[in-house]
Amino acid sequence: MVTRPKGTKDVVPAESYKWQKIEEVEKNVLRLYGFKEMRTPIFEHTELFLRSVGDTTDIVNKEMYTFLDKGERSLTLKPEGTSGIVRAFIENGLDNEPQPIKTFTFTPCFRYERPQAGRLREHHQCSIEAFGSESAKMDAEIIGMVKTIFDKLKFINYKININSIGCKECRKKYNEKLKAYYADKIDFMCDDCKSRLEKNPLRLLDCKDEKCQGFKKDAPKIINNLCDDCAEHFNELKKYLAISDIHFEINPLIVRGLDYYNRTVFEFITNEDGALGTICGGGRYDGLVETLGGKNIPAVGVGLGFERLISLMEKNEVKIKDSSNLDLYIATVDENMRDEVFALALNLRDKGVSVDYDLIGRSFKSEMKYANKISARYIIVFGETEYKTKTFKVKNMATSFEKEVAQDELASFILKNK
RNA sequence: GUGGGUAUAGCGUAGUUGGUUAUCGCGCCAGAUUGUGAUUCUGGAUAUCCUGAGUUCGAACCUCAGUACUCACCCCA
Repeated sequence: MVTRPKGTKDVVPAESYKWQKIEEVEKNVLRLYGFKEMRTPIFEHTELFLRSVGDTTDIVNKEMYTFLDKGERSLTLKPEGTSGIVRAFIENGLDNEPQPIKTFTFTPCFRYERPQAGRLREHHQCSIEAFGSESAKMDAEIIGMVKTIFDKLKFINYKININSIGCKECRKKYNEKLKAYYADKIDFMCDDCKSRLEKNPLRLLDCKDEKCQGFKKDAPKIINNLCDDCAEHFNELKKYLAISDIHFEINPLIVRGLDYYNRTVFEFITNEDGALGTICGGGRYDGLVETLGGKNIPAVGVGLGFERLISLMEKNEVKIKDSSNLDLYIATVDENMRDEVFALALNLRDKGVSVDYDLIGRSFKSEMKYANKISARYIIVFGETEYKTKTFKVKNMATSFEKEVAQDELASFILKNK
């Protein structure tokens, strides 16, 4: 038997309603804020990710699914959602349209990592991006949308962490401070940190190695070293989050694993134990559009992971309502009525009722069992009597309540009682 | 990339001083005097016991190798 590739998951019919429900809630909330969907290729030129995600990041260095196609082009399966959207934004001239452009996409993401709880080689996210506004209101709205989505799903087991990592200017100065602080300590730190000090000093704060923990406490904090504009922006963000009644914690240690972020960064993290960690992470990336060849247009975005959200909801027994079940099952007692059943099913479907009937020659009794098994809401029995009287006893399978309904009224009766 | 754990039917599992028709539950199929399901009862199908090699008269069980899955680190959704 051929099995699925390592680190991938199948979604089976009995589970798919969860995905559909989450997508529906996300789309509805996004619509309220004026976001429209985009769809872009699942693979891009490798160069895109080198330039956007950054060539010092783990994602680019060791986790990308990169391959040569038959024309010798180097292509890469998307490791994250933002880069492809920004590329498409520029390529389709959206930077010449009236701003802001608010958009989202549902996309699989691919990273070659060792799978574990909440971490797959293919995972899915809703990637949300807002271009053209520098205002902290936009950042606050993005965070607020995610919170609204979680509220509507009745998912509450998370905390919101925010931070600001400043702009190019304040980060340059801050990096110098950090380097100065770590200069005499680096010999005692882990190998990763030794190379981080030169390449990407911000990530020193992200190190989980035990050796390095002690030095973090007294390290200069980026939020205390922001330039005036960035500090103001961060204050604005806090103000609008407060107005939105959103509770958050400032976590000076989050710096995010992608190089394109500046100013606002944030994470929705679970308060569960275990490694599920971040459900949702994002931030501002004001320089990325320009880096990729577009105009100097600011942007802010977020990625919201499906698999982690679903497994956390399951873990916390947050129920998602399954509304994918059948409205009506038509059982047959009279073999001569099979064609009538077929025709009635077509007729009712045409009127918007989801209908099924026997397709494999079950006995009457097992038809009943089957209708129960698939959680059909109503059942009718179609026999000679019904054929003559054009009237059916409609039985509610959950309550066992029965009601006589004329054939012409069937569809409206069932739809009305949904 | 580093370290731990596990591998028995569709799913979840029992099964050691190595000898069984390999256990049980769920699910699946059928039936309980023939037009009403979920409970109950009865019967049935389904297992290369992860793969390969070895030890042994005899291996699901012991040894070695491989593979897969899983958890944690790293990183991230």
